[in-house]
Amino acid sequence: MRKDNRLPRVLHVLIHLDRHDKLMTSGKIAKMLDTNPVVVRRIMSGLRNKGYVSSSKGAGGGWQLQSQLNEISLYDVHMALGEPELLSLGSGDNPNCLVEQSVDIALKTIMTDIDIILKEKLRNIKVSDIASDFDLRLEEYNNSKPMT
Amino acid sequence: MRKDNRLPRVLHVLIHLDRHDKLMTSGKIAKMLDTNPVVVRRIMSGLRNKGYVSSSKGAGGGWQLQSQLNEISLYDVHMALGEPELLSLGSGDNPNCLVEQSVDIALKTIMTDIDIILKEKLRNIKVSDIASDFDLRLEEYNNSKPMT
DNA sequence: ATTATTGTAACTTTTATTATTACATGATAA
DNA sequence: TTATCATGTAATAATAAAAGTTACAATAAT
Repeated sequence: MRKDNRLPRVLHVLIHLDRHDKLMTSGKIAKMLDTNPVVVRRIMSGLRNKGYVSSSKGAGGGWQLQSQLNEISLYDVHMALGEPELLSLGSGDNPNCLVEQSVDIALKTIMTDIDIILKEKLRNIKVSDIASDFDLRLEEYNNSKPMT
Repeated sequence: MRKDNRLPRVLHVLIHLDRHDKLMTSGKIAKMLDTNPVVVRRIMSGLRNKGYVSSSKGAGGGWQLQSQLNEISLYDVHMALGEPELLSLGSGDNPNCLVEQSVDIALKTIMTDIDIILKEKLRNIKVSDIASDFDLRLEEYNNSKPMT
């Protein structure tokens, strides 16, 4: 199945808006993500609706953070993206046959459990956690290239 | 994303072969699954390679079980299908930027954990468990339609 | 006014699954 | 042995969701 890349992309943007350019146009973000400005507006619109970011039109406009990164969990971002389905295991949905019913219930039970665990994990990670990890990496990177 | 329905379909077939028709042609299975005989052969071929079922050509041919359902876990079936990806959350895979690295690692860690838990769950369910659940449902169904 | 920028609709491309068509191969039976 | 039934498989089309593109309206700054 085709993988959904909206979550990683949006996280990238949020951290970038916090650590680097406080205001970025869709075009600039698009170049960073190697995509199209319209795609950027599309995936960012859900975050704007939730108030995590704002966008302004006209010259000098663009995207800005409106929340602290430690106030936004990966679950929040996931929900802002419209809660896209992250599991690609289907279950028949064909209640004709009793065999199918048993199969579907078994698989749906697994999938529901997994979905709960996944969302728990997403809730337990704040965007700021990832940003802190980035800070560490940046420090390591700078140490590996000493100026002397 | 489009969901993968091979696992539920194959489970349906295995239980049907055990509880009902010991030998079924691809055509008959296709009607049961509301699909095409070629699709049936395709999704069943992995199970044949693992020895869980056999297929025979010619008149009177078709598919037959070669294992006990309690010897086959959902994980076994999943592997026989070629271990299709059940998670549709991507992670950038673009190691250019340090921000991206942190995002990717965070998401990949989650996905790896989830994948392990999912496979554990699949391993803990035998096809016979689902067949037993079917037996219960069948009994309930029969009780709900008394003959008197 | 002109230019920069977002908002959005419409359309195309991509990618994985599923479905279909066509035909070769093998097995049974008349 | 020939007709028929069934699988095996390659090639191709349909489908669905995400991603990409184009076009243009709306709005804000200079």
